[in-house]
Parts: sequence; structure tokens; C-alpha cells
Amino acid sequence: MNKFNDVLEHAEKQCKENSSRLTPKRKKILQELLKSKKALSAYEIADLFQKETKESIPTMSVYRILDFLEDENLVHKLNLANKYIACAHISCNHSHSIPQFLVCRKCNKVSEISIDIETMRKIEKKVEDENFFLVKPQLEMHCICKVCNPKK
Amino acid sequence: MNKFNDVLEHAEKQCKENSSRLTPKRKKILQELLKSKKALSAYEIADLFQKETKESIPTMSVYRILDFLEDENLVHKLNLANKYIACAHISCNHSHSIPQFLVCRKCNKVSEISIDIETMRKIEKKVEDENFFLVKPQLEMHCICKVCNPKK
DNA sequence: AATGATATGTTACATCATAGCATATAATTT
DNA sequence: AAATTATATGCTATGATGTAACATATCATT
Repeated sequence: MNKFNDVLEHAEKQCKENSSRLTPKRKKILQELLKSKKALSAYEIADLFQKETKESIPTMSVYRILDFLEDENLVHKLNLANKYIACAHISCNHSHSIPQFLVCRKCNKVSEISIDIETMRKIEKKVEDENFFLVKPQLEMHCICKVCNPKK
Repeated sequence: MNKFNDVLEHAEKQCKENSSRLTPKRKKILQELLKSKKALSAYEIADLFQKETKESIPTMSVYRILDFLEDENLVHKLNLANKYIACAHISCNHSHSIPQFLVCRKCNKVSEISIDIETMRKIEKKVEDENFFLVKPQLEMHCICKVCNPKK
């Protein structure tokens, strides 16, 4: 069994446990995001969906499905690029730490890394000191990937 | 001399050194952002500009002016909210570290804090390990501020 | 089969942002 | 000061991203 199917199985199991539904459309969109090496916009996802299934989907539905997948922690929205990407840790069993994304501003390639616990604690402490409460910890940084870097 | 004027003087001096021009419109928009406690959209800035000066400004110009102010490190764009905010450290003389923004998702109030050098180094190391190069280090986190927090 | 909950479709907009070209203003040279 | 160049701003149209409100379809349970 390959990684791709592992992840999908895990996603289905997780949704079952939450008694939420990974419908065919939701699953298809998750699959497309899993296959993609780069972040996709909602409109790009709608186009891909149409190409693959020969049936069209309104962008409104795509946005709703993305919201669902985000709530299930299966997908992340990248605010730097207004694009979406599958979570890189769906089939890991450890609890999710703060995700940190490196987004190539030229080709939109994304690396998802995790920051260590100590760093996370420091950040949380600072947030508390400022009288704020963390809602959705996620770090994103504008980068250039090795392929696009003009110096190489 | 109060903080507000300090900051403006510093901004003017800095532009002079870069031989760039802090024109009246650019200055006015910087002032509006400095006065505002919360992040503003380009369209909100255009409205404010009109109210204050009794002359209208096209949003295109606002965006260009915001780009200019960002290049001068006088203003930051918050990607979480698609809004803009004056840099909190304009008149500080230390070199700018990675800015970190806590954005209240209800009222758009923003706190700009700085992360410590050690944390910054760790993050840079991880970025290098992933074969990425940092372009514009800036961290943003979705928060709820004390005022908006329903639990209080 | 009937009912209620959840998911998706449809239409119409709201919001955010930029391209491309015209005009105005400032800085520099003559 | 006039001419030239560079920079800043105006204008129009349009693209890109995202949501509100309400209708219809599908699923889950009784």
C-alpha cells in the first residue's frame, strides 16, 4: 500500500470518527491537492475537478469543501498566496504541532515543516503577554526555492 | 515632541537618505496608518484619505503608495487579513528583526512583536535545511484579542 | 415512506488587486 | 529659465478571490 492510499484511508477513518462525511466530491478535491506538488487556488481546483471528472463544480462549492477539509485539518490555506495545500502530516499519528510553511514566491512550491515544542512555547508565551489568544497557529514565510533561486 | 512626530521625522529622514520621496500623499497615508489602532484595507485607506483631505484618491494610487511604504519598511501588509498597518518600530534605531503580528480575527486589532534572535536563527536553519531561501520573513497569527474574547 | 440534517447548486455581489496607458509634478541639465 | 528626464499620480477596465442568501438534492434516522 502506498503513501497516497494510506493518507486517504486515514482521512476517511478520521472523518468517520468525527461523524463527518468525506463525500465523493470532498474526497476528489483532497486527492487533487494530495497529488499536486504546489499550492492551488480554489479556481484552479475547480478547473482540475472538471478536467478529471468531466463534470463542473461551482467555485462556491469548492470553497465550502475547502472549509470542510480545513476544519478536519486535512488541508491548509496559505494566506501568503491565497492558495490551498493538503496537510503533509495527515497519516502521522502524532498530534499536530504548529505548521510552518515555506512558500516559493515564484513557483508556489511549498514545504511544510514543524517548529519545535520549545519555540512554540516561547511564541505562545509572547502571545499571552500581549493579551491575545491563539486561534489558529500557522506560520508562513515568503521564500525562493532552490530551483527558482537566480543565484544558482 | 511626541512619538507620532518622532516617527514621521524619522520616516522623512530615512527617505531622504534613500533618495526616495515621501510625497504629501504618501505622508498622509502613513499618518493615517500610524493613527489607526487596527489594520486597514487599501479601500478603507482611500475612504479615510478622502474624508480627511476632501480630495479623492484612486485605489490604484493607494496600492502604489502602500508598495512604496512597504519597500521603505514603514508599512507592513498583513496577509491574514489583506490589510495594512504602520510598522511599530519606525523610530527605533535597532535593525529590524523578524516582525510577528498577532491579528484579532474579530476586530482586526494588531500587535506587532518581535521574536528573539535565537528563535529566528532556528527558523532560518530549518529553512536552509529545506533548500529554501528566506525572502521576506514575517510571521502572522490568527488570534482573538482580550476585548473580543467571548470567555471574558 | 416521512422527517430532519447535511451537502451541493445558483445567482448575484463584495472585496482585493493589477495592467496599461495618459497626465502631472519634481529634479537635473542645458 | 527652458528643456529634458525621471518619478508620481490619475484613469479605465478588468482579473482574482471570496461570500451571502436562498433553492434543491441527497443522506440518515425514525
